[in-house]
Amino acid sequence: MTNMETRYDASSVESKWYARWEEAGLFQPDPDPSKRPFTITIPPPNITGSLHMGHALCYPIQDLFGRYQRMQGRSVLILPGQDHAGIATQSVVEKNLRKEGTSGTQIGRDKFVERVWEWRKESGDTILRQFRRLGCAFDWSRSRFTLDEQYHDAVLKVFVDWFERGLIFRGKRVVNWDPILQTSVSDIETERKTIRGKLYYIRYPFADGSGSVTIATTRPETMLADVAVAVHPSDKRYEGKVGKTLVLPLMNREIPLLADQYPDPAFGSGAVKITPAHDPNDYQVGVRHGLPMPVLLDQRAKVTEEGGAYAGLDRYEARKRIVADLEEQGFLEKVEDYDIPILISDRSKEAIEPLLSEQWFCDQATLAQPAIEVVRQGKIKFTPARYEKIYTDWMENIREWCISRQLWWGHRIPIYYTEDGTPFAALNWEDAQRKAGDKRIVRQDEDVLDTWFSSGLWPFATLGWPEETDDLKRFYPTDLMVTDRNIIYLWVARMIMMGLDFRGERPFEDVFIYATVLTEDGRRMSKSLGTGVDPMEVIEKIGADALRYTLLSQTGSNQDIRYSEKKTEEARNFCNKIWNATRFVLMNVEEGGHPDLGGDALEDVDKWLLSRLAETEKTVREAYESYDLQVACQALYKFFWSELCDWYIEVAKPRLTDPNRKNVPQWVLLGCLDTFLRMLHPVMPFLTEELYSFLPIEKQAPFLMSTPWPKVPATFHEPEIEAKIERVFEVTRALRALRAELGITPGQAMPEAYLDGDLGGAEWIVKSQAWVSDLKSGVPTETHISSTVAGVDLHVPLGDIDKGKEIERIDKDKAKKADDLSKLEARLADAVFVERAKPEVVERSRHQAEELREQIAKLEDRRKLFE
RNA sequence: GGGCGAUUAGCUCAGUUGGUAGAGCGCCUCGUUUACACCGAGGAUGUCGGGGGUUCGAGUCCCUCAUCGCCCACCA
Repeated sequence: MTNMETRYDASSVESKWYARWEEAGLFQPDPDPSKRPFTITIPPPNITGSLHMGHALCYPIQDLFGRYQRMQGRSVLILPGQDHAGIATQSVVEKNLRKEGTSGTQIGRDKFVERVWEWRKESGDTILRQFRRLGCAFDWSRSRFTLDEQYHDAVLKVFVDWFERGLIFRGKRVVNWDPILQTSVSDIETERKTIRGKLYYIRYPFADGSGSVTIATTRPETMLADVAVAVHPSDKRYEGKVGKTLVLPLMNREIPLLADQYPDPAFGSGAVKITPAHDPNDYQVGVRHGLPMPVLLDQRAKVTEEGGAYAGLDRYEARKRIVADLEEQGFLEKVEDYDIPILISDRSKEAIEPLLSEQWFCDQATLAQPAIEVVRQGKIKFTPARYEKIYTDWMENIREWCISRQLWWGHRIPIYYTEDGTPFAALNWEDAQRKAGDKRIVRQDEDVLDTWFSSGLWPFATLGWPEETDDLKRFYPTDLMVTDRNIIYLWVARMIMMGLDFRGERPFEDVFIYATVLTEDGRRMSKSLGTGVDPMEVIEKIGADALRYTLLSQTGSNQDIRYSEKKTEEARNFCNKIWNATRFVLMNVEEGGHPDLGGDALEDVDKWLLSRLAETEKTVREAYESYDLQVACQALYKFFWSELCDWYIEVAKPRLTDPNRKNVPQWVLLGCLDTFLRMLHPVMPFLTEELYSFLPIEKQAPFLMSTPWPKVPATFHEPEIEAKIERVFEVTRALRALRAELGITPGQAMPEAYLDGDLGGAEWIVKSQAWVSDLKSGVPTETHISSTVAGVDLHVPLGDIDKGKEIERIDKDKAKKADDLSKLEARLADAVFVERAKPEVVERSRHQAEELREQIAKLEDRRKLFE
């Protein structure tokens, strides 16, 4: 295998393995019934385009856990799929149609839906291809789409069931209306923003001519639909005036001045205009007082007939005209600058128009109770744990969920109406007719369901529900849900409520919330801002493994991670290092040979590496189990680069050329490499699989992917030997430093050096690693420079040396040590410390102080040599 | 207005149960002894955001302030 390139070329390696794994059927769960299943249903990506950097983190995380659990002997199912994403998809297709000079309304509902299905085909394929590039071992044979026929059955069943239990009902409410997409959206699909605006003070005169009341509003245009003015009953300013009639300016309509708890006397004039159809608070006032509720704005936020002379104008245009007219007619008292809080629709980024309309709602309060309990009892655990509180806080204050959307793309609401408008929820028209009895069903509701209504069924609808399939029995409840914090309410909460309600069991055991991927300077990655980085381009450059490592190695409990090209280079370098170290090992093992330990004994340095391997395995395994990928990656990196490459391989080199000594290091290297590749496999599936296939080891499995997690014998753990070898390395480093000081270049051997102390027979390591031709013991008689480390003195006889510089070095060293010593002595002199600190801490401090005193004394002696 | 998170070396971040601060990158000096220059050896760099408290001892626990970020919230 010595014909390996000196550089790792990810693209040639990565392209071949995915297909091989798939052909070998490794993406399907092991049918062996004795194997405990491990299930993830992936968050189905929207079919709106291609994957972004967040996806390049989210899905590899799931792939990682799947690969890890497979190695742990579980029967792993990672079920992929896609979400029809009602609003998002419909707006993308709308946009495409507009480019063609047509629109949804022009081509009609059926044609439009046909177009969306076409779009789904191409966009869906793109995403599936990208998952493969990322190395995700998902079971494509079980892939689901939220509009599949069977999935639709699940949606119908849930809807009808909830309707009949009274959990779904129709209601007239002021909802968040998106005037661009022309549909209602739920509260959590909006975001709050403050914009610079104006506060208008308008005078409403009394009908009897006895003065006026001034109201303040940020939305003067809605006054056209005012039905009252309200003041707080305790407000002295309006004592005796409540109940009188006002004349609405511009409209010359008479409206009452009434008292209600809602107005805050401290704000403005204390009087509030009431527009029930366009403000949730005003609506409540309207209900309390039985007021009429004229709708002033239509679905595109244009003024309706209710607006009289202003009918047909856009809401902002109407505002301008009305303000001008009010001013002209003397009703406008003043205008102030004001920061207005407004709602923005997540999808269209347009200002939401609160609009009174009839919608379908779901009462989540009763469903929420068991969903709160299951988390409180720890049956569903959030990682990081703080999200549990975020979840329960929201659940405890849960509100009605508006589930109807005025769209065409989605699950059409299975409500059928009779001639007199009575609604029946049914699986289909016939079923509805049966339920309606004598009355004739004449139409189905035009609206579709909120996308999250169907997404909420994901963990069990994907497994075949409502049929009691084998998959459902075997794989539900699932084990892990990996998602980002933005959809805890939208999605995670719904899955828990729906899973509990329809399956009587939690949908998953663990929820892992991963970090948001930001740009290098901490900004949100966004296509429209041009700050996004395309993961596929990064893969082209450095490979999927390196991209995975870049993101996964930053995944711990942190909320945000910053993506930067620098970090991808680090990951790429790591891949290259692994490639080359493996190449080195293979060059040192005979072709086709399986190194056999025979009767050869391990040196301490061999035991040291095996002990480090044991420690690393434990760390990595525990980190994978606790979702701390940062720790796992760090441990793998450190073991491989610092310990295996920087030390062990270098130390092993002389033995590898010695036919009588090479067996041991060969055996150790191959064994460690095998174990290391397995541990790293969940992070870097391609590179590890490729290198594993080169290893000349016995009983080699056809795929690394299907090998078990490595068992490192407990006897490998040898702390004393670790300490001993690390001391040897420390001495080596000190001698190298002396080399550098003497100006001996790394390419030259150091002629001689003295080591005064005991390294337990490991002196040969110092000799070879500091490259000393002659390493003697004891102290030289001629002038020398020295260094004390780890209880050992090192001396190097001098050639020519700058004495002043050496004195300087000694003084600097001494000053540092004296400083440390004085701190320690101060502490030890403190009776309270000696009395109260733990005995081992006191003992250690004494020991350290003693060592420092010795070292300082030695430095003083050495200084004399140069005076 | 409430809640959460962050603030540690020039940059990006680690720091387990409190015991005198670490990594990678970058920087400086050397450099090819069996892999790797996407490399190796050596080196420099920190009043751990400010202030107070608990403690023999605080980056680590408590209080407070500041800055940044995120989430939640019906003030016209």
